[in-house]
Amino acid sequence: MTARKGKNPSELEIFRDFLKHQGMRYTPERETIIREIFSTHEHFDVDSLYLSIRQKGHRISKASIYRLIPLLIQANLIEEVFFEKGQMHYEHIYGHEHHCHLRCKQCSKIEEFSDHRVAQIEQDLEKRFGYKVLRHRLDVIGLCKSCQKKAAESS
Amino acid sequence: MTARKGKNPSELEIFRDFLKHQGMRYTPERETIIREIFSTHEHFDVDSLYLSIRQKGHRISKASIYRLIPLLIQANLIEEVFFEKGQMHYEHIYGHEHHCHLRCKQCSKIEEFSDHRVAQIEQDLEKRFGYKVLRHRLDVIGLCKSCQKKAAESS
DNA sequence: GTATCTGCAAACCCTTTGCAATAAG
DNA sequence: CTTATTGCAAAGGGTTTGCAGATAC
Repeated sequence: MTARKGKNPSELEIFRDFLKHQGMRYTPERETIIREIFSTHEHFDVDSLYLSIRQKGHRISKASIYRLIPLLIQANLIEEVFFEKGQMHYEHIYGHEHHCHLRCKQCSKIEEFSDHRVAQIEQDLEKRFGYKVLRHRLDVIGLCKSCQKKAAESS
Repeated sequence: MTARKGKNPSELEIFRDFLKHQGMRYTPERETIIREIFSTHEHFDVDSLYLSIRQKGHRISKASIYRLIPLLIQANLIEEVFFEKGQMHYEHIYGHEHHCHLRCKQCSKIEEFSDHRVAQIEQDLEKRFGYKVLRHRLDVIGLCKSCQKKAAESS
C-alpha cells in the first residue's frame, strides 16, 4: 500500500481517520471489535467473531458488529470473501500479503501463489473499460496430485 | 425462446444421465427449469429465474428450483458466482464460453472479459504444483467510470 | 406398486431496523 | 448540548423443510 517513509499506520489509526472524515464517532465498542478482527490472520464470520469477543468478557451486541462491517469495508480494511452455510465470511485486506488460491476440487487442499501477469491483466482492464482497479480474486480449481491418482485407480 | 422439440440439448442429456446414476427422476419440472437456465447466457438468481419461468406460463414452485440447484452444481452444469443483496447468483459452466468478471464495487455493474494469460498461469500451476486444472474464477473489483466521477465530485 | 418429486406454507436463521437510553465530540 | 451509537427485540427476507398428494419408473 502507500508506505512512503517510516511505518504504516495501524488499522485503528486508519479507521479513526476514516470515521472523523465521515463525521462518525470512535467508540470503545468499535475499537474492541476491530482489535479482535485483526488479532488473527484468519477469515471470520459474524457469529464466531461475536463469540470470541464475548468469551473475552466484552459485552458487545451483534447489531454493533453488523453495523460496523460495512464501515470497515468502506474503509478498505476488510472484504467479503465467500458466502457459506448461510453466512458471509470476511477477511482483512489491510496489512497482509495478497495471494491467489489453487484449490483441489476433491479434497479442498489449498495452495497459495502470486503471479505478476494478473497485475498486467488489471492494467489492460483499466485501459479497456476505464475502471480504476482496486483488487482481484483469482481462484483456480483443479485436482491435486493424490486425488488424480485416486481417480485413476478407481476407474 | 421456444421449446426445441427435435433436438436434445446436451445439458439435458448430461443431467438425465446424472439423475439415473443417482437413482433420481427426470421430471417435466426439472426439464423446464434447466431449459430456462440454459436459454440465456446471463447469470441468474432464484427469484428472477422463478419469475421468467412463471411469465412463460409454467407453474413451477420456488421450492423445486431451490431443490434442483444443488443437483445442477453436483452435475457440474452450474456454479455459484457471487452473493449479492441477500441472494446467491449462479451461472452455467457447461456449454458456454468461459469469462472473467470485472465488477464495480460501488454500483455492482459487471463487465465480462477473457484473457489468454490466465490459461498460461494455469499451465504454469500444473507444472509447479502437479495439479490438473479444471477451471478458474477471476474477479476483478474496481470502480467504473461513472462511480469514479461521482466519488471525485463528492470529495 | 413404490419411492421420489411437487407445491404449499410454515419454519429457519442470518441480517437489518426501530426505539429509547447513552455517550462521543 | 447535539447527534451518532448502543443494546434489545422485533421485523425482514432468502432459503429450507415437513407434509400430503401426484407421478416417474
